[in-house]
Amino acid sequence: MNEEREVKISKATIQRLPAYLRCLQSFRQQGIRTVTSTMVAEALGLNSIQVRKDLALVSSVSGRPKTGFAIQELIVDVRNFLGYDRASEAILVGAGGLGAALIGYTGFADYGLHIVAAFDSNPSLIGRSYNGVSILSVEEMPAFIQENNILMGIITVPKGAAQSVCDIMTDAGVRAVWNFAPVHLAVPQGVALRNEDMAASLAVLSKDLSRLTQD
Amino acid sequence: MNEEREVKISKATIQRLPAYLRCLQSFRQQGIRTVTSTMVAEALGLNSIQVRKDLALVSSVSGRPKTGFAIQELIVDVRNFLGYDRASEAILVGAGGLGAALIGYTGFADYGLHIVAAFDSNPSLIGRSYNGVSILSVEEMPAFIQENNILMGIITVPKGAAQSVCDIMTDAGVRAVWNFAPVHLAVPQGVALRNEDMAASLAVLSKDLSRLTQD
DNA sequence: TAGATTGTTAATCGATTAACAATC
DNA sequence: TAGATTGTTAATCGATTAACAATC
Repeated sequence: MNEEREVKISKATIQRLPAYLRCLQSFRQQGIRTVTSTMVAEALGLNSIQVRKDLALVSSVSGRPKTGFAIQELIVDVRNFLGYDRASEAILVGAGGLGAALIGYTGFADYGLHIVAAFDSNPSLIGRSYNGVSILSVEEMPAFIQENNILMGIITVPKGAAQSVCDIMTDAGVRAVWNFAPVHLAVPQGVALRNEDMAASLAVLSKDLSRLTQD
Repeated sequence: MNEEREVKISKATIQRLPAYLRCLQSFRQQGIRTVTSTMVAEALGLNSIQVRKDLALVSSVSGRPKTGFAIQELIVDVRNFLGYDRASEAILVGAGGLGAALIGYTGFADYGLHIVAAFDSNPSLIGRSYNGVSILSVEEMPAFIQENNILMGIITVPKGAAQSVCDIMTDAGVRAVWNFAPVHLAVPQGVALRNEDMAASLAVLSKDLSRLTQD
């Protein structure tokens, strides 16, 4: 158990937590009140010891031997750890296909992520709005970031433009960059970066597939 | 070096290869003819020993001490390893925002991935076509998979529908499922699965951000 | 030649899995 | 009580990093 202490929790564990949360919420919806590591592990196809250790890191109370965790309490703890109730504002740059899809995705609100504005350089997109999010000119981006204290930027521009958009963002004060363009971005020290590399995902899936079909 | 031998290459290495390839291609475009592990490592912010080991696994020839690898040859080897020149056909289910964006993304062709048909249950989408890919009724999906020997399915439906779509796909013969819906899917033995879990990515980025801003 | 880079073997690091006493 | 599950400590596993002789 932890008491708001920032014990170091591995990246691997952090990545699993959203899946645990979805699992817990689905159990709760089924009317289940109490949950064990084994139940979660089985639902997700994971090792139960791993789940047990992960949950111990984020739960505010010890699980009870034999019965496990009070599901509602655990949900609160995981959500709290992930910061889903502390809204964070992000901007998105590149309102093309993928950008528009992300703006339109209502699920981000569940994760405490609010896209408050989008930017594009295409005049025919500027002025439109998707899902209540208006598309502004990229030229307005630095001022917007500064005025609204935006800490996170989502990049969905073509690869050629990604690094320069990234530079402008981070210069203006963005401290976390979520990059969907297929390029490796360089960010200054002190800025968090996450590359959503579809090609990397696909490579792993393809290799798994060829192992399955060729052996 | 390897000679079409299926030495076991770790998932971690496979995931890095697409980034190496992009890097190599960018060097080549700059007119560079020969490349060392150090150059790639620096460009991508990785450890050079790691890059050296990774490249050794996929290169068909040994690198030459002092000069490194012939860039063109290495590109061919990496592409070959990743199967980018062996076209693989996939179908996509769920032609909403994200689905439409993926259909419209022309970059997949670079990775040897061709989305040959899309399916949806929404009558107002059926019959349309994006980017030359026509949207058919989900009911036609099993027959399409069987008739065209489709091995890969991309799921971009709302989470409630994902598992049933997945079941139908795999029953019809799909052997690799690329899931973008925010649910954990269960697939039969012998089917490869890759969950594109945006919440997991965001969780890691958010935690990195909060470490940066709160310490 | 001298020195940078290679492939490979060894050491380190971190994450996963196993073992086990405590407990509800 | 008996037995399943907990938290925690130890063992294993795999991936990353270091070390080094070979070589262009």
